[in-house]
Amino acid sequence: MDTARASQTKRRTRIQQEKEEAILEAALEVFSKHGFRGSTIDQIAEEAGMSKPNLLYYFPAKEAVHRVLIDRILDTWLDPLRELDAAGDPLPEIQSYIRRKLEMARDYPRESRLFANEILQGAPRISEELNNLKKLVDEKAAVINTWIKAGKLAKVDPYHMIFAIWATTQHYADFDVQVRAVLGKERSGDGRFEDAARFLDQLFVHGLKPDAG
Amino acid sequence: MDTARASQTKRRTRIQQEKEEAILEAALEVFSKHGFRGSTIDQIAEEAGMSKPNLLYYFPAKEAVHRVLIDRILDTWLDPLRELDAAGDPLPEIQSYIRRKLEMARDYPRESRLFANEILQGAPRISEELNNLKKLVDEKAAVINTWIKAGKLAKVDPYHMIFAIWATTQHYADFDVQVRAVLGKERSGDGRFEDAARFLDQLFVHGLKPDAG
DNA sequence: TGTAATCTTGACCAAGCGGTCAATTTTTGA
DNA sequence: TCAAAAATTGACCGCTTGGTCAAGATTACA
Repeated sequence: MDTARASQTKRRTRIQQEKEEAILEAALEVFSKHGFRGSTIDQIAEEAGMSKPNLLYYFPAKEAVHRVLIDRILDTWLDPLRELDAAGDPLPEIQSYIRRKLEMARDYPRESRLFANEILQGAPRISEELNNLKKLVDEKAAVINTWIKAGKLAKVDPYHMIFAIWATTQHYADFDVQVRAVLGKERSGDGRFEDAARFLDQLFVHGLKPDAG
Repeated sequence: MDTARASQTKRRTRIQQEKEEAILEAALEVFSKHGFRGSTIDQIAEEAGMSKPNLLYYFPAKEAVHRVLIDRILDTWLDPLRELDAAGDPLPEIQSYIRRKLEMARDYPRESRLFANEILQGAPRISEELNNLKKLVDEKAAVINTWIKAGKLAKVDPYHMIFAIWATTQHYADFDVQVRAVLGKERSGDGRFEDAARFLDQLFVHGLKPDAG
């Protein structure tokens, strides 16, 4: 118990700190590319520049590495939603939420894909964490409902609205190969995120019907 | 060559026809649940009610089964987009495209997840098929652009519009566990698809800004 | 009915995998 | 400086996996 707490809250040595970080970084790279079952400890160890037994000196098992990653990711992944401010102006709040989510898809695609992989497989390793997720969404859905009641937003189901935001933004990380294949080489540069941001702004505020003026 | 063609175009025996179909159905079930690497031939054979060597009597390798599935899926998956009619009314055309895609997510979630799995892993087994995908999207993007030029649709990037439709609809199949976890048990019934349809209709036509009247 | 073609599977193999262990090297700190 | 603690790894183990093979069961058809 004592050692367990110590190793959780405070790394003991400099080497331990560095190596655990290197392993997690390598595991993120490998897991996000091949999924949990498709990744091997040897691959991760090689990516981290160490031997397999050495990796297992820091983490008791392959799954332990994965769990730490998932926990971290889910946490940072929800930060943008946490920032949704009930006191702010509804439409701008939602627009900036979308922008932040899109920036995360751009800057942390590996994290997005690792998480997507987990959900796609039925989330066998994170049924618990999904509860926290629900709690946060319930909370923010209530906020959105007050906005709607105040006539500051169209009457929509806040849950499906959040799903739509998640889906449209994470799509650019999770389905990156498809997006690039469809856009073609010329349009696969960084500009695609700005185009996406522009489109999503229009979609979520005004929809697709022609501008009435 | 001769035998190869014969087995592709016309099944030789009744048993062959039935067993190959049973294998593909079983493989769809298993692959969509565990991904390619996470699935074993034994699992698929058991699901299909036969022995592993028997399965390998009909398909030369695990990957061959997967390839046939992917080919079929990609084809039926694009049918709704093919139906997008340049001669129709823009908004209703798009609305019914969204509805059809949502119905596919509801009725064929395994197919959606299998495909998502493949793309997520970087589409190692289908770089070729992505070309056909691009061709079709280019074609339909041109149609959408004529609609925009005619003033019948807001000025948006047709590619990102199509991405948004794919993302929001397939989300209900690919991220099903997450959707159910967030909605809670009470709202995880079939009704969620009707709610989603209603929301997406509002979103894609009018956006989220309060109804002006 | 009989026999050739088709179908089926238990037993097996080699490779890959997660994880262990004992032995060695490196680092730490008095 | 030097011994204890921490870090590192080659060799290894048992299990799973994709795929083969030979031998037997079933089916098709003349």
